Amino acid sequence: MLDIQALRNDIDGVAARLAARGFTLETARFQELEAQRKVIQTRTQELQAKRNASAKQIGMAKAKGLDTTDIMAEVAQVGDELKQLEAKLPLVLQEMDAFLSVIPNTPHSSVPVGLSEADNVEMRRVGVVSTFDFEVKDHVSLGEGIGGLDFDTAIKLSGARFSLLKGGLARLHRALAQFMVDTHADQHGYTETYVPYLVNAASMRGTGQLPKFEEDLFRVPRQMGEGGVQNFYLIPTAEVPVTNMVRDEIVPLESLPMKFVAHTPCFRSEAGSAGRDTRGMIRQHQFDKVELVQMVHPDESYAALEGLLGHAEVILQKLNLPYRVMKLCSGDMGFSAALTYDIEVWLPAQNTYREISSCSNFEAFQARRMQARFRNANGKPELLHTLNGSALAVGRTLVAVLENYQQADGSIVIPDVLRPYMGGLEKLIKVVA
RNA sequence: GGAGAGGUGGCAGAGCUGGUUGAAUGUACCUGACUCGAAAUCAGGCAUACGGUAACCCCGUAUCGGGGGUUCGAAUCCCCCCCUCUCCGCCA
Repeated sequence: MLDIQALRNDIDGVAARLAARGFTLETARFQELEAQRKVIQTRTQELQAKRNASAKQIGMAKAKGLDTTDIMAEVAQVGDELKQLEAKLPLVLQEMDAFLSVIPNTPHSSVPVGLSEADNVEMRRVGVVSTFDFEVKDHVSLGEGIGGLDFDTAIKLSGARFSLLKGGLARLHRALAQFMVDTHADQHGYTETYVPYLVNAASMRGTGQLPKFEEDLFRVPRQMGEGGVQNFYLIPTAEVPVTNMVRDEIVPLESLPMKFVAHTPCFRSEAGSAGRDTRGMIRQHQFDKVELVQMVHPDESYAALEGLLGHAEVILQKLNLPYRVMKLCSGDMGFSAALTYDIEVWLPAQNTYREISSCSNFEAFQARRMQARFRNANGKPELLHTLNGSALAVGRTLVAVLENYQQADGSIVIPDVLRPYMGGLEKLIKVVA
């Protein structure tokens, strides 16, 4: 949610910044709504004030045993108009809210202007891309080759875009997640959290998934009393439950920065991506992710973003996986972000870099929706800045390990840092299950 | 799932036979006085959002779990929902 004050003060400036990301702000519509709102709201409050004053007078008069018919008659006149306005006001406010809640965040001034992925800017490449003296296989062949990856059964159980891991591969997947969480908790100062995987609509609204992106979510309706239905949503990322911990809170200044790490499954219906990445486990309805979330003082958020990005990079460095860091252009950023870095890992079989992490600063965009605040040095409530990043997507990291650590015989060498999590195992080879 | 109790300001806790109550009182916290300093004591302050405004002054509106209703007026009355606690049942 943008600051409505910014729209009132400089709507053309805001519109120009949004245009950079391909969003057309309907300025006339805003001004029309704002004009309506102002008339109705001020008049309503005026009448309410009048009514309240009269009611108070009636109260006092009755206490003294005086006659109140005159004042009662006076209030009756206010009644009709007020009733109409009180019915109309919430409708106008709702319209305004609906208008505001589908406007994306304005990009930070350093964000390169562009329309698509192609305009993203490469910041750096880290690690050495290995050369193989044999024909590389992709993760599907490798996984199926060692007998640990079973899409056929996953399809039987659930359908397309699910995967089933077994044996050493399942353990490697778990090892990756644990290694990531341990690293962030023990070395980067994040507090480990375990969070709900089903959240309510208010939480989804807080981080920006609702109302605009409902089709990307799995909704779980639950029958409540008297025919009412309460919707739960499966989290598309741990960002949702973790960030919403501070929804409707005013946290003390000393508690900043707040840093959390969570390992959760993520559920995405991938409604708009039919036909993309259909082979393998790159794009799934369910995948695990280790997520970093920070709530920080507004002055610190960009420094915090660099820090958070670095924490994600550490994982790739420790795994010795080659990657590059991309700064997303205005047209490729997510709805709520002001600035986003993607980390892309090298996948030999695709002969390209693929996204494995996305680290964003949302500034106050999410905090404003959530009313997530801290008490500043003057003792006044002020909106927090929120950030998050994947560190990393576990499934895609597994893919990267398989492909980058493959051997000529189809076996997979286990990265050094993961061996303690694998009972000391050094290599995954074919096992008859 | 059954039975009962309850949800009020940072916390505790009144009010709930409708009326000058955004809300007593206590406590925590902040400021000042006293003190060499502290404690104790005394005085004062201390919710949030939105609107009027550019404004952290000022004025107004809303908010006593959420929504709806009755009324000139609702924390207080009525209806629906949610949540918490206790006991029983069931259960990983």
